[in-house]
Amino acid sequence: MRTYLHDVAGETVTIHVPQNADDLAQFTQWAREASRRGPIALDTETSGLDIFADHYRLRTVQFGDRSDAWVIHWERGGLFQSVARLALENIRRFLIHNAPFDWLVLDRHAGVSVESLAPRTTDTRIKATLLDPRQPQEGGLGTALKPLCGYYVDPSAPDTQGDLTSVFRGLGFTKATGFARIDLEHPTYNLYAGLDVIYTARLDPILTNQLAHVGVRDALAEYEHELARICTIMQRRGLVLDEEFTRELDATLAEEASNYAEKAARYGVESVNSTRQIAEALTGMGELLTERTGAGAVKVDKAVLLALADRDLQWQRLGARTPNPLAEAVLHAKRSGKWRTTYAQTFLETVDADGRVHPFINTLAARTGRMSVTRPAVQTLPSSDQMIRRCLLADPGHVMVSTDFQAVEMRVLAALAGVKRMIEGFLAGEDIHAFTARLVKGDGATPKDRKIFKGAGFGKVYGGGISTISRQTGAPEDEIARAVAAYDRLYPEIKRASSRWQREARGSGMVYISATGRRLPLDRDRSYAVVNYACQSAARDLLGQAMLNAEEAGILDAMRLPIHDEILASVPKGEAQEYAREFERCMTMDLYGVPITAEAEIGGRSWGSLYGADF
DNA sequence: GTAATCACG
DNA sequence: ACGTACGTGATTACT
Repeated sequence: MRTYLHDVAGETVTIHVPQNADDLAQFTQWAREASRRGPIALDTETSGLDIFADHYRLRTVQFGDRSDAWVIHWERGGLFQSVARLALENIRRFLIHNAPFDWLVLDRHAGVSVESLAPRTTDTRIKATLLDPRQPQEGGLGTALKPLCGYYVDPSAPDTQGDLTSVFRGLGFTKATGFARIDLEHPTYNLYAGLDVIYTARLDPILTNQLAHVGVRDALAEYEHELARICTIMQRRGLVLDEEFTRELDATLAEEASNYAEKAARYGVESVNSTRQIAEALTGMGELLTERTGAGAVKVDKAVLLALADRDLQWQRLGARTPNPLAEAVLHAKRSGKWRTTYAQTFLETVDADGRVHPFINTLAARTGRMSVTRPAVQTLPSSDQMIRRCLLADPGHVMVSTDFQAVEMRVLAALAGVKRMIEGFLAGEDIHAFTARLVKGDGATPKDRKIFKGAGFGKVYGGGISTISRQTGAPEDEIARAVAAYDRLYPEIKRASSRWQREARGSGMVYISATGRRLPLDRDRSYAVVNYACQSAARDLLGQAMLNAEEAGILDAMRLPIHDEILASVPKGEAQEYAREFERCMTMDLYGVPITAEAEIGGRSWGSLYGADF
């Protein structure tokens, strides 16, 4: 047995690294007794983050409590694996920091399923996020193990990830290659692998006390654990990639980007992504660039370039001026380049041997609790054109079904703020923006009026001002000003709720408590954002509830992605109607007397089929 | 590492 | 006192 001693919060802890059968027998004995005393912290070290890649390796599995850690070298095979697997199967409760990652690793590489592990897991990252969801950039601690332990467990806790990166460099590895190549017996590697479970074991009871202290209900944490499990199962399934189509698209976009970059080069722009070069060249052509960025640089974003190219925000010809050929070339080159590198190439880089991509779903990403999806970021694929979504397919014999909540944030606003006339509109089954336009303008209200009041409504939810709403909608400021004034007269409860929520937050450490008991810290200088936080957060929890409903209804296997107000699913072609109705049922609910409704759309084999012509 | 930009709800 | 568009992820240029 190799052992390492370390000081954690003034106490000496021991990291055990079994080397032979006797050592492993000691581990089994310890695990049996420790599991009787309480939960066991669990972690893994692997070759990297690409769990679904061919060459991926599980290297060690670590178990620990507050004073002892055991680093089991899974990679050595044989008895090491059988002993670790036995522990994974028999330990009653686990503590894991960021459990979805380890669940997937152990599911795929240790033969212990997500379904078996998840019900026995407490995720300390979920608890920490419920305590304070802010990321470090927003003034929070963040939810990485290191800063949490530095704050709650031991101020002298080492930066195990960061220090390991230095070790990797010293050995001639990079951060990316080090985890795969470092010697399994390296002392620092084993010490830190062990320390992480000891810190997790010590962090959990502290977080539990803190959550109880600020009054977060256990039920909220349990709900988040269920969602984490469901989303991990979705990630394990992944989506089929049309590899042939994607490769062709990659080539087409590459050629398009290169052609337009060549055109831009004729005007002296060497790199179409350099705003400085573009601004200089355009100025040299006699264009007047008046807009500035926050930091004071000349602004040459898409909106500026579209105007110079005589196009509206949908790229339609305006006929207002002679199109500037450089602006035109840069717009096209940048779009092709971005769509290629951010989407097509990431699909090809992340696809597994079975032709599927497995995007990471972070169930608690935003301050409001909203989920995010990364690698690839499939929540943000272009929707103006179907070509990128066309790369992703339903399973063989399946079609895509997308079910959306209808105007969910407006319904949530009506429910939470008790907006009387808005609730009447929803109860009457009205399109809320057309309803508002009619209340103000009478039966003669036009689709253009609807658009104006839709803008005013979003302005209310987001906290926007007249000039911003005007810019976003393209409508003149005086018209927007009148619409916003009418909005306030019609729905006075919104302003009152905003003031009330801001006052309540000021009285409790600048934290607004959401409808589901979520703690949402407000920034002192923009407390108006509370209206958005309240709506966005409650809408997220309605989607979460819909996902739990879907599992209950037996259609978890069909779910593929959560997209804020939408559930994307792959369903057997012959039963698409039945599945569509079932998803609508799962997403239909009542929020304080306001109906929350959903509408399913049945597509073809590709996701792109829901965005234009059918495939 | 920061700023700018652009993709989504 | 007044008014403020909200929330993400990813890439590229540049210091």
